[in-house]
Amino acid sequence: MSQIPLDSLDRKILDVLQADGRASNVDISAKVHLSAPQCFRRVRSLEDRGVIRSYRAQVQPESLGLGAMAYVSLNIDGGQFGRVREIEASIRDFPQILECHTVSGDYDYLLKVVARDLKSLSQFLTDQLMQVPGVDDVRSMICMEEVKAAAPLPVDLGP
Amino acid sequence: MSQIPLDSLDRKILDVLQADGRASNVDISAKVHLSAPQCFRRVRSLEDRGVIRSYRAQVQPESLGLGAMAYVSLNIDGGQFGRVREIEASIRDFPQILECHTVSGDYDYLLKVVARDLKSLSQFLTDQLMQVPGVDDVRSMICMEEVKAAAPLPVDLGP
DNA sequence: ACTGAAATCGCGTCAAC
DNA sequence: GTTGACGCGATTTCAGT
Repeated sequence: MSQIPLDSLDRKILDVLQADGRASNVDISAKVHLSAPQCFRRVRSLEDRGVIRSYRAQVQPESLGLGAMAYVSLNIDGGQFGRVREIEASIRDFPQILECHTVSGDYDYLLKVVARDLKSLSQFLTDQLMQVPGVDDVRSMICMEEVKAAAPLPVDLGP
Repeated sequence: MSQIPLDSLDRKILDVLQADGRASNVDISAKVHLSAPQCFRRVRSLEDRGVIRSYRAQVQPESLGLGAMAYVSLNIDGGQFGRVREIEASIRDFPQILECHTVSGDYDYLLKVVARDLKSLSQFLTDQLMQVPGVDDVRSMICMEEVKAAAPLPVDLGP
């Protein structure tokens, strides 16, 4: 985790690599107006410092037969707070659950879930997620239209 | 968009490229037990068919000074349904908004938002998002702990 | 026709200036 | 910080099945 703040060249590099994670080093160096070895050193430094966590192919869910997506909120049964870490481990183990955060507000957790279709989504929630001891009050918000999808992080949000 | 269903080799390739978007062709071919040209042809076909949407570097938000994240729900003011597409365009234009779906349930839209800190998140919601004509009932769920982060899509969820 | 082998060409990468 | 060199990998062509 870098304490070193990122300068504008680092940010440009991140911008390029968020737009195209397979951009070649010469591509990046051209776009940020840097020599190739310079650029290479910066990219590696960004990787080493953990600024770049990983590179990932973005796969279209439908092509994998994943036609349903939902945000699911859940609470922990008040009597089961001692089991919180176990519940979280269960959540991590379900491949259908893509993301999970604890959140402020009315719910304890918010999850992003995919499934083949609405039926199998419902089955997953009922037969698997709700069966985890301590899980309570499962509510789902089915995703209908994708208005904005997985935008890259803004590299220079004004102060 | 392919009607052609993906076979198990395609799925393995997607698995590898979701885990490492910069995996070299020879790496992939070794892992899926395919000759390099074969593997290459399949990867390109997956790209051409839109199965692989893009490649992306995953950047740690904190290193960009983005210390706050929230899921934000909002409704459209009943009198302003005619402006829905304009509102959606506004949503797409905010770089702080990373994702947006229309959802079933109590809310019309669910957004994923990042900001420098809680203060600037609150400012963004109040001074920008709530100012969009037609936007109503903005509620935020601040992300606290990240229990599971951006898992790759499961390539073979049982039927 | 489809697969794998070989050949080329460009890029990533390092070392020296 | 830049230039140059080396070696590997991506990509195409071709021959064999």
